[in-house]
Amino acid sequence: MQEPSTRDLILKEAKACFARDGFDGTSLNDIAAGVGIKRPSLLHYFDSKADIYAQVLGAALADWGLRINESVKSASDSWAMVNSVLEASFDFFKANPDVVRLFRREALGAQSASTKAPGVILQPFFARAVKFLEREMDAGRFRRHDAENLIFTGYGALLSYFSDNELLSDLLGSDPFTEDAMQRRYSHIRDFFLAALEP
Amino acid sequence: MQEPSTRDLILKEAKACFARDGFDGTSLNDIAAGVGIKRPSLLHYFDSKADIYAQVLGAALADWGLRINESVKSASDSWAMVNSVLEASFDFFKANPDVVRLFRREALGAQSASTKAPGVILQPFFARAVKFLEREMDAGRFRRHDAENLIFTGYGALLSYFSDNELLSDLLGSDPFTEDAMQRRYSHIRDFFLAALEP
DNA sequence: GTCTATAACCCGATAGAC
DNA sequence: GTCTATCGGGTTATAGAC
Repeated sequence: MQEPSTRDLILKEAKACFARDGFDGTSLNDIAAGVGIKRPSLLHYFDSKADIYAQVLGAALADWGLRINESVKSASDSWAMVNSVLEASFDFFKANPDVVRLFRREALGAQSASTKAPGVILQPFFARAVKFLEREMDAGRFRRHDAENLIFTGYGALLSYFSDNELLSDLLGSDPFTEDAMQRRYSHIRDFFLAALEP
Repeated sequence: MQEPSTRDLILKEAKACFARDGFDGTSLNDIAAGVGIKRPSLLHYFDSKADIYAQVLGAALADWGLRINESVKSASDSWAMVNSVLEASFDFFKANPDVVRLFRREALGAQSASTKAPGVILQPFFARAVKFLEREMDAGRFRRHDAENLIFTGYGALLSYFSDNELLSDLLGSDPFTEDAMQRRYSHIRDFFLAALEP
């Protein structure tokens, strides 16, 4: 059992803070206090607050990309592909709700100015998904839809449940993050999209 | 033609700033500069920055609520109801993208601490929609779904297109806010949800 | 590697003149 | 109703001791 390095502890605490309070809402004091060190020590490991943020966001995007590439490789046919990517994404978001909130804050407006836009990093994944869907629709295996808009709809439906959980909690009057609620959510999304794709 | 009061000009500029930069990201200087007055003059009209924010958010929610109530009243049957509420929401979000971004920032985490949670205000609308859908499903006019999750999916699909427009722009390589792109988006959402509800 | 101390800055809010 | 001036507090970042 490796004990985590101070650098890793900083990144972990920073992810939680940025997700909860946003870039402007978290101070280096907050992160340092969470790790148990003093503020100047943070800047021994990183150049600036913006640097910490860039590392956190970059690692999160890379993690998601790895999972998706794995799930794509494991799919045996067209329907398994849709199932596999949906499930891999859902499971990743469920296990990393901080990443979802972090990402959506970024999508709402660049938090740290000098960060590469996530859209640029995700563009190859998007292009590949559009290509896949259009090929399957051309072959008649999936019902015809606007492929780009179909992905946007899936994007919004998947991420919003995890990012806006306080709002959903107030609407429901109960916790949307229980194992049971999660299971119902996933079943709904899977059934909804598979039904829409049936020819 | 009434010339707008300074108070209204402040609220208008504040809405744009809060939507673009978030609560923490906008300073009273930013708002004052946009209006063309000095910072202390803002606090002649409002008690505090948090007060300005609360007024902006409250007015935005009230505007949306009015539109929805109108569209509900105008619907003649079950299918017209779904169509009417979807279209009224889409048109409102299209005309007020600032409100969408403002709202989603709030959903991501309370921006100003002492603001009433939007979920509490929206809960009656949500409860009414759940009741309507379940009645229609029980009567066999709509296909059976988990009503709560169906609304969440619609919520995410509708709002994400407007709130995350920079991300979508990078993914598409083109502007998602052109009249043509908007028309395609609305058609997709309408067809997608109507198809899902067909018995 | 971690600390103390400090520099330089911007913020929200208040007091009081006009 | 709008202004100038100011207070008190928090921010990132740096310099340098240990």
